[in-house]
Amino acid sequence: MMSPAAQRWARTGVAVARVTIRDVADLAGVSTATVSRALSGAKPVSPPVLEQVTRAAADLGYSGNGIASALRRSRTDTVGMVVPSIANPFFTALVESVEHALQAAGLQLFLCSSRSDPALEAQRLRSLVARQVDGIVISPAHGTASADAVAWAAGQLPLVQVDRYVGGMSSDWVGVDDDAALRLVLEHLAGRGARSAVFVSSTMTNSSTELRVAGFTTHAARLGIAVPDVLLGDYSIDWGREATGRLLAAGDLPDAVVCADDLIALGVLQTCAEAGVVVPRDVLVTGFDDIPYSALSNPPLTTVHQPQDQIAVEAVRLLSAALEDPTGIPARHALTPSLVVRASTSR
Amino acid sequence: MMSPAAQRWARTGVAVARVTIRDVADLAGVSTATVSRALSGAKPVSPPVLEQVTRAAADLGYSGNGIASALRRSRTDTVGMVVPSIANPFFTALVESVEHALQAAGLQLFLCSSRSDPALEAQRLRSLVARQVDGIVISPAHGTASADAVAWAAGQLPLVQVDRYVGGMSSDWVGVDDDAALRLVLEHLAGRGARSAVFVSSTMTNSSTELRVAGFTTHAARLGIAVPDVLLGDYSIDWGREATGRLLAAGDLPDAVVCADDLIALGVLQTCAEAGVVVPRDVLVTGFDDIPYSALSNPPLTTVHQPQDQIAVEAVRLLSAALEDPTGIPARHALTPSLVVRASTSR
DNA sequence: CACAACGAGGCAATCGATTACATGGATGGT
DNA sequence: ACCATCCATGTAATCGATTGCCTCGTTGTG
Repeated sequence: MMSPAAQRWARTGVAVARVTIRDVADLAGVSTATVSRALSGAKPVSPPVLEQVTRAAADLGYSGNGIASALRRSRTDTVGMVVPSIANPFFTALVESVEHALQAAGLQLFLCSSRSDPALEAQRLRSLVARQVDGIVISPAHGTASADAVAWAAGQLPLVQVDRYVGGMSSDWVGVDDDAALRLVLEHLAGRGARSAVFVSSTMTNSSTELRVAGFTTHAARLGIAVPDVLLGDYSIDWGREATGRLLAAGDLPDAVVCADDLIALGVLQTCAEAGVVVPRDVLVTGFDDIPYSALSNPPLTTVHQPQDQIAVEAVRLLSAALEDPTGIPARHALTPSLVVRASTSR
Repeated sequence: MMSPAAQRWARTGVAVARVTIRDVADLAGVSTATVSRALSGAKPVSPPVLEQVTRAAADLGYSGNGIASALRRSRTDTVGMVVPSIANPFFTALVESVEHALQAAGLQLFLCSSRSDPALEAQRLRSLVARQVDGIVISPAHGTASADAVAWAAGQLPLVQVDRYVGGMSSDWVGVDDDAALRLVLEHLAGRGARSAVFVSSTMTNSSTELRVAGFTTHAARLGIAVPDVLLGDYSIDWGREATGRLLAAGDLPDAVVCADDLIALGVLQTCAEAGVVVPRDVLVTGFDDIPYSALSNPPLTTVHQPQDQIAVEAVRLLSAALEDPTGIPARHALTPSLVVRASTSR
């Protein structure tokens, strides 16, 4: 049901003049300073005045002007977040965790997608800085092409990178230990008897992608696993499909296909199924991220679990610290990943 | 690579005093008014002055103060969007489409999640209004509990509802024709020989949910399909699993399980697979939304495709219109859905 | 040549809230 | 009873950009 007040609004259509602190002050018979203090609680006001003001504000439906407030306080209580894609479940999960963590700190989240385009990303960053967000959480689109814009933004306000980071600058970063993750994957595959493996990843354009390729190569070498090929495309289901098509066309499959993220792996699984290649009998497949859908694929996917809640909490902690003391020393936190073994590599 | 300027920033650490229009004016030897006009292009300035100002702004790394600008112009060029969940791929797809459509109009998106909680949703709406966004796009959490807050917000600024709408108020709305969608589903199932079907949905708390249940019931009746049960929970994979568990425990399965969204359907499919129930041989299953993962499940899911791009474009069009002329008459656009037939109801 | 018309650019008010400082009344200590 | 505190409240400056209005110089026209 709707309250009478709401009904009035609904009928009125779009607003009359917006109600300001001045109006509340006049109605309550006090100064704007007192209204401000009464509503924000910054300084104590006498009970009767508080009552007056609260009532007046409620009567007028006063909701304040955050813009004016932000201008004066030079604080927006908002942090901006820039991710390469909001369609990728890993990032949406991360966004959700970050939003949750921010809420506890009384901060709002302003979300932007860079669509993996450094130019668009730079524009988003400029826009966030112009909007005076208090800080920025970013997962950069590109390891080098994003560097200028990220470094510039980091010079304007507190900034923490998550998951990936750009080269050539120092700022806070929180992510996962990619080398350790690939070690887990390859040791598991070796244990399942794999003697050869290809890696399907994205064109090497950012830190985590590079570290995953590097980790794959070194641990494969260490374990005596042959690496017939490394295929680079982008982080998408479609690329997983295409890469699999190429492998099938090329002739005999490796013992394992290691994917740099779950979307790619889901594409791989789908194309294998279509081609009559049985996973894990004919080939082992692994992913990375542990998105919710990786448990639902056919077969369910063995993957590296990213502790995004921890990443988010830690990122917000670092950001809050930087808000308090902007001169602190940048920290880099590589969290420990874990392996989730499912049917795509067992049975 | 990083430019020298960016490197300076990166080394400097967090900003010195922020550079204002005053600094630019002083360096360029003109007034702030001229700087404003030169940079915004609001009024023409002479070529030499323009040159001076542009150079000064660049030298200082001036990026403006969007807050101050917003206060003066009472326009933020930002629209807020509130969705029940950013983990649900349907909403993320919608968000992405809306962001895309807004970009064309030169607007930024401020995204909030209500976590399907009307109280949190009301808080988000207050916050958006306080932040003076130019307009709001919302998919309300609840059909009645959200009504007050949505109506209030609609009274403050242009607002368009998407996908779902709250009862008792008139505002712009864009969504899909739920009745037509359920007609498609049930006629398809009837064609596949189904004589009984249960509906697995969310507790009836918003327009589209209600319309889907209603559509299911009427079309089932019309087609002579028995309805042994309607199970209500929430829009999640887990609820799909639990509902299936109940159906299995209750004894014999209906010919078809119709789900109110794809997440539920994915949960249903998973539990069926675990229980050795073969889809579509033993039971037909359908979803709603056509999220990307519905094509990857085991078996791939027959579902109703929502034209979210169209929904987004239309929503932004309505919003822009309301921005121009806030007194316009609310419009409701029910777009036509289509059925995507996959293996969960065929072979 | 005189005056109108115009264009560039400066001055200062303005948006709405916050807050340093000032004021005045009440309280308390000696 | 007097003076020092203290507390609630008001006054007005302030945040940074935009913009109405005015000035001044230039060009065009009768």
